Amino acid sequence: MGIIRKTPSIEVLLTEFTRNGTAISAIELVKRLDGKLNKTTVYRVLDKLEDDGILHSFLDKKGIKWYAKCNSCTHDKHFDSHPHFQCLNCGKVDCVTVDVSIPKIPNREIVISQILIQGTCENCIN
Amino acid sequence: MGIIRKTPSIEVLLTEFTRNGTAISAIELVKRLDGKLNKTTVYRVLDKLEDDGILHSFLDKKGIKWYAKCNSCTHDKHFDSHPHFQCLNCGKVDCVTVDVSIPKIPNREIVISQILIQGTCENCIN
DNA sequence: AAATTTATTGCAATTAAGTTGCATTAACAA
DNA sequence: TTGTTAATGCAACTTAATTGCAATAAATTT
Ligand SMILES: [Mn+2]
Ligand SMILES: [Mn+2]
Ligand SMILES: [Zn+2]
Ligand SMILES: [Zn+2]
Repeated sequence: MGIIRKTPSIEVLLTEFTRNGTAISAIELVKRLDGKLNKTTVYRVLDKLEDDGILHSFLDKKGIKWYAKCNSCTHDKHFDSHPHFQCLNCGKVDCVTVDVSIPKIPNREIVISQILIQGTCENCIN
Repeated sequence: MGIIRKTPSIEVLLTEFTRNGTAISAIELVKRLDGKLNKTTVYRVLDKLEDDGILHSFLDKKGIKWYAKCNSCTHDKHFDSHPHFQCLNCGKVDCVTVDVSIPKIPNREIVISQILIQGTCENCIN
């Protein structure tokens, strides 16, 4: 079940994502909004925004949950299946638009695949 | 630091991996060896076996840690970078030998990439 | 505008995978 | 056989995330 009522919490969280385009981890948002929004609220609103196709989520190498804006998803058509890039130096994570083709595997039906690329980001490369 | 002394714990854990070729999650091993090996021991031995290039690890979609036998890794040359396939029906996870090429990303240096493919496995496809 | 409904929130407690500290045990070299 | 210290078991801890529940507040109805 997604969002039904427009509340300040939703506004506050969405603002964080429009500020800049990079992904933000759930814990980071909890810290960043401490005193403003309760931890539970943060997790619950993020979950609903994902349900509605406004955000998409993924786990980084440590199993930490990250969220980022969807491009053109809806509740029915939730299709943000692209790689994510995490900088090993500064920790920044963002969505990558490159297309990675997963070859067919014999006797297996592929439904979805997630790709986490790690390396040095554009700010840390020099 | 890897394994220094040959102990029954190491033997017991390695046996689980030689039984069949699929990956096994750490929690599954803790459960499976309950009463035989302590939880902490399981985690610690797995960690050491990975250090030595005997096992490699990765996280599934829920952030759960899985381990599988390495093919030809050593302590120095630890290079098991291949996709993993998790069945959405039965939960089984195994290593996949297909080669997925990650295209270069502008201004970013790729160090490593991990690919988790999800779908229906060869046992569950019918 | 007031009353009603119920989605949303905050708070405290809980869960669960994984880790740490420390005393005890045992591999193995001397 | 003895001494060194790696490995183990146990309890306590850590931490991201979840749950139950009472209080609050959107939004719909009267
Ligand atoms: Mn993304
Ligand atoms: Mn593997
Ligand atoms: Zn960076
Ligand atoms: Zn299966």
